[in-house]
Formats: sequence, structure tokens, C-alpha cells
Amino acid sequence: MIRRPTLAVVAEVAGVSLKTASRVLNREPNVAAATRERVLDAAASLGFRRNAVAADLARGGFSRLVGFITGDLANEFYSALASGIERELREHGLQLLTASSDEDPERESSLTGELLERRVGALIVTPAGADHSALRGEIAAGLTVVVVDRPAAGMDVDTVVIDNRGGTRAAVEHLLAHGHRRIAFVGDEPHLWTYQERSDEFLAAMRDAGVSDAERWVRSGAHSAAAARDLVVELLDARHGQARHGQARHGQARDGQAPEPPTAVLAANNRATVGTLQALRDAPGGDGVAVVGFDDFELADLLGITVVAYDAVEMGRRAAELAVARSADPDRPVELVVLPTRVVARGSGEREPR
Amino acid sequence: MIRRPTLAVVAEVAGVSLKTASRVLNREPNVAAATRERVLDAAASLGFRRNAVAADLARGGFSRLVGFITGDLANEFYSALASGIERELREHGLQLLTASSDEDPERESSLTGELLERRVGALIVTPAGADHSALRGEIAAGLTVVVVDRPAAGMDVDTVVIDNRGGTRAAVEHLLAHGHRRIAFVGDEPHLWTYQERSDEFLAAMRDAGVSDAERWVRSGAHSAAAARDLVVELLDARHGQARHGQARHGQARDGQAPEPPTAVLAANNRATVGTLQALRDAPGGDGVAVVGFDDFELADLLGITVVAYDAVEMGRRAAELAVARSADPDRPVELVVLPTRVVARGSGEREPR
DNA sequence: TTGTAGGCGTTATCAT
DNA sequence: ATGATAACGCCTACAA
Repeated sequence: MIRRPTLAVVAEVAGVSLKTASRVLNREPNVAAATRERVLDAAASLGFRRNAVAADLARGGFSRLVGFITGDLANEFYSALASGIERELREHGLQLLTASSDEDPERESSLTGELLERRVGALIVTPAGADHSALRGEIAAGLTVVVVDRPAAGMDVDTVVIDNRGGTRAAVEHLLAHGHRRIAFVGDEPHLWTYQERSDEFLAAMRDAGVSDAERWVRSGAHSAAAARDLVVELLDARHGQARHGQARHGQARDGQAPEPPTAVLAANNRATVGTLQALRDAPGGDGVAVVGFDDFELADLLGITVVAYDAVEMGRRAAELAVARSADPDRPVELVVLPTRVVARGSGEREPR
Repeated sequence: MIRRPTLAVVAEVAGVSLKTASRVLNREPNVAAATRERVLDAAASLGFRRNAVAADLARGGFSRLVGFITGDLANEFYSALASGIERELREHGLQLLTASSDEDPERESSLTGELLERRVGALIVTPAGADHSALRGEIAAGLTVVVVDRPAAGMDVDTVVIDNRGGTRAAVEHLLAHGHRRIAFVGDEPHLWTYQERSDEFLAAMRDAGVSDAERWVRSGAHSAAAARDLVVELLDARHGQARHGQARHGQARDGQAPEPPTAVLAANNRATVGTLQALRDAPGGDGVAVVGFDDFELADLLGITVVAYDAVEMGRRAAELAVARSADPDRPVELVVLPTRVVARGSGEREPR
């Protein structure tokens, strides 16, 4: 195991000083063409490879690495983000360091620590917890932080999100336009920002359409497809309808009001969509119910599922872009990027109510 | 933008030498308890964070980073790999640096270079090209390389693959057991190792079952769902059958033989599966055709698709494990890990031929 | 255009 | 148990 040649060796072989060799290999100006040649030849013949570790240390401050802390890399949404981030970073000569928090705030903060030890120039985060005290200190100390997907409460940092409200409203209006009034909303955990945005706007849109008691059909807890499936099965069961569900906040039956099953479902995330489809397949009274899902997914096309789609790769790219911009100019105003969504009609959302 | 406190500062505040502070923070033995306390206090109060860049440089040789060069991070298979890799690396205090080659050999080699500059301790690669001359030199120089998914031709390195032949044979036998004899094989690009393994074994299994002319139903080029769809539509069109397809190597019609459409399709990768399903939905004569897909996917369950499944996250984990093991002992024998596959019956593969 | 000196923040060696 | 001192490989001044 021979040691790699260093810049000093290259310089010696080329018969120049270390600094001159450095200049050549960094494409700095003010080097005679002949000298450049000699250095390049020497480097090539030695198989020289600059040591980015040493370079970063010498330069001081941050390394040319950017950290990405995600909920779970195996999740297609996060990996799409990672893909967009990596692509953009490369344009700027930066490398991506990824770490999965498993949506665990504690793990998130320990990962943050590890990445900071690596002196990442920026941290791109899909915040798991609500407490970002650790990060706040770092930001004050000059760390660039960009959050994606959900804003970080109480932290004034660059943020990239999608237009959750716009997408939700478009979905609701799409269903309303096809004649639906009894529309159910099946969402993830209520504490998630995206849940709140989407459910709030769902209710607002319904209210604007003259449906004032849409709360009856709002359900949360669809963190997995299985949970979503159960929620929808229950919704479809007209005999119990809304009253049975555990979440008193939303599910209250109004006295004397006939429980009616929804004719359409707005599934507020991709797992909810899958669960909803399972429920519609399995439960009596499931067919004919319209579905619009938030988040596009690969087979939505084949399945004919109407969705609210957006570009996750672009989201990642924009986040990386913000990270780079802020690193270059720490004083620039904080930016909030809101990416558009669009309804992609594929059949499931265009069924008329029976 | 204040500079971070260094170990020297911590030592000074604690009233000890730099080396002692270092010992404490690295949990080295031979430090008096009282001294340890003082150093820990100083570090905490200063908000000290070790600089991994400097540490790696001082230690010399490799950094505590591992590189992963993948075809496309946005692809769910690769991101599953990345997830498994990252999880395993973390156990060993290593961090993951990811880079996407877009399956472009040229890009793969430039990424390799960038990662090597970062002095990664190991490189985990899903090899895109056939030429790995650059890597070979590095391996000779002591770099740990592990390849995943496909072996690297002409390089004797640790490898993790799935049992492509076993999975293929199981799928074929599954279909044979349900009465199919006219089974089509729809695969990716012929130059891919996985294609070769799967198509070879397909033919062997068919031959073993007494079907000697299964080549008639072998198709390649299903790199995208759309391409796969076209291939299957053509296969189903009994009037032209196999003769029409451009790939003379496989598709030759035998003179005087009646063209018969297949009663079952073995889709050799997940995109091929999607395309096949689209074709069966759209083309006349498509329904009733049995399908088994290689690679499991999220909605296979909902769609009732029988697949050859395996654990991609585990694949990544094993690769990382090998990388760690070899870094620790460069002289250990090269290992080839073959992960098992299993047929998951969900309906589409159990249809009897009409 | 080229070179010299000093330092980046650790870890390793070898004393004490 | 502790500490001085020299690497590690490069870059940034600042000369020449």
C-alpha cells in the first residue's frame, strides 16, 4: 500500500515550487504555458490526485460538502429530493452527504452533529421534530440551513415547500366540478404541517362551495396505507359513518343528522391514496367512489388515479440552489420558495357521484 | 461569523495540554477522572465540535467517508440500496457520500475521481460501464471497492448480487406449474449482466420443461415502461407475432410455424412489468394473460401482481458490511454474496392459460 | 510569473 | 497520567 503522491512530489518532479504546482492544478492564472505542461505531465505520470480533505482544511471554515438529513432515503419522495439536490450541488463542485433520521427528532439532532463535525457548508433538512434549538445556534454561528417540504417552526431560514393549499383547493374544486358534495379527506398525522395546510384548505374550499359541515368527513392518522384503508372502510360504512371514529375533534356526528357516506375521497398523501384504493376495492359500496390523491406515484397512470402532482426532484434542486446562494451571501434575505402543484386527471377523480 | 473553538482552546480553558484534551474527547484511556471532567466541561461550555476534516487529515490515508456511485438516486431500487448502505455505515462511524452516474460510464469515472479526492475509504458501485481501468489502479493502490447488483467484469472485488438465475427459474416454474407453455420474456438491454443471467436461465428452464423454442418469445429493450409496452403489444398480436420485431437474434419466425401469442409474460424488471401491464390492459387479447414481474414494487400488492421479490435494502447493507470488512483486512478473500429471491404470488401469475 | 513562510485543527510519537 | 513537537497535504498571504 504505497502512499499517494502529494503536491510536493509533483512539484519536485516538475522542477517547480509547490505553490506553482498548486496553481496549475487549480487552474489559476499566471502560469507560463511551458511550466503548466511540465506540472501536468508530472501529475499525470505520478497518478496524482489532489487531497480534498487537506484542501478543505487549509482553506479553513467549511468543507465542500453539503449534508442532507432526510426522513428515510428509501422513501421515494425523499430520494427524489436527494437526486435533485445532488444534481444541483455537483454543478457547484459540492458533494452530498446523506443521512436518514427515520423521522426521529433525536436521531436528527445526532446526525446534525455528525455532519457539523464534517464541517458541511450547508445543511438541507426535512425537519422531523419541532425543536431545532441545536440548529439555531449553528445558524447564528454562520451555518447555512435550508428546510424542505415543511417549514421549520421558529426558525427563519430558507425554505422550499409545495403549494399545499393551492393543490388541495384544486383537488376539491375538481371533485366539486364533477358533482361531488360529500367529499372525505383522509390525511396523515395531525401534527404535521402538511396535514394542517391541506386539511385547513380542504375545509375552506368546501365552505366556499357551500358545504359547511365538511368536518364530518375529515379523518387523520393515515400514516400507513393500512391505517388509511381502515379509515376509508369506516367512512364508507354508512351505518356508523363519522360517529364511530376515535378522533372526536373531527368525527362528531351531529344529532339527528343522517349519516351519509362520501361519494369522493381526497387522499392527502401517497400512502393514504394506496390505502384508500384498497378500501374501495374491498369494502361494500366502494366502487364508484371518486378518488383524488395528493402526491403522484409511478403507477398512478396505470391505475388511472387522478392526483395532485408536483416535482420532487425540482424541489430538491431548488433547495440546493438556495443553499449555495446563501453560502455565497449570508446576508441575502431569507427566501420561501413555493412550488406549484397540478391536478393530473386520470379517471378516478372524474367519476360522477351515484 | 465567529470561528469555532478548537481543541487547543478547549485545552487552554481546561488548563491541560492539547493532547490531553484530545484523549478525553476521543475516549482514550489513561486520563484522570478529574481531568476528564474539566475537559468535558470546557468543551461543553465552549460548544466545541471536533473537526472531522482535520482529524481525517491528521490520521492520514483515508477519510471516514464511503462513496456510493449509483445509476440514479431517484430510482427506488438504488435509493433502497443507499438506505441500507447508510444504515450499516453509521454503525461503524462512517458517513455516506452519494453520487449519481445516470448510468453513464464517463460520468461514473469522473465521479469516481471526485470521491477519491475526498479520500473515501471505500467505494460502493453499481457499475455502469464495462471499463473499470481507473478503478483497477486504485484497487491495487489499496482502495476498497464493492460492487452491487451486477458484477464488474474483469475486476476481482467483493460483490453483492441477487440470485437472478434462481429467481428466474422459480418464476418460470411457477408459470409452468399453472399450465403455461407459451411464456414470453421481456427484458431490459441485452448488454446488461442481469439481462443475460435472467434470459439465459429463462431459456434453460424452458428447455428443461421441454419447450425448446422459447427464444421465439424473448424480447429485449424494455428499458422504459413505454418500450416494454410496445414489445408486449407486439407479442400479443398473433398475426405478426415474433417475426415483426427488430431484434433478429431472438425474434426469428420459423418457417411454416404458426405464430402463437404467449399465454404468460415474465417481465424481467420493474419497468418491464409496468409496461407489460399497460399492454395487457390496452391490447386486444391482453386479458387473461398471466404475468410475473421481476422486482417487487409498492403497489404490486394492490394490483395483485405476482413478482420475484428480494430485499434491496439488505443488499445495500451487505455491501456496506463487505466494504467495512475489507477496509479492516485488505487481505481477506474476495467475497461474492448472492441474496435469495422469492416468488410472491398475488394473482397475476396464477391465471391458467385459456 | 514564481517562490517562501505560515497556518488550518487534528492525531501520533516519544518523552517525562 | 500528561505534554511538547512533529506530521498530515494543501492554501493564503506576501514577497521577489
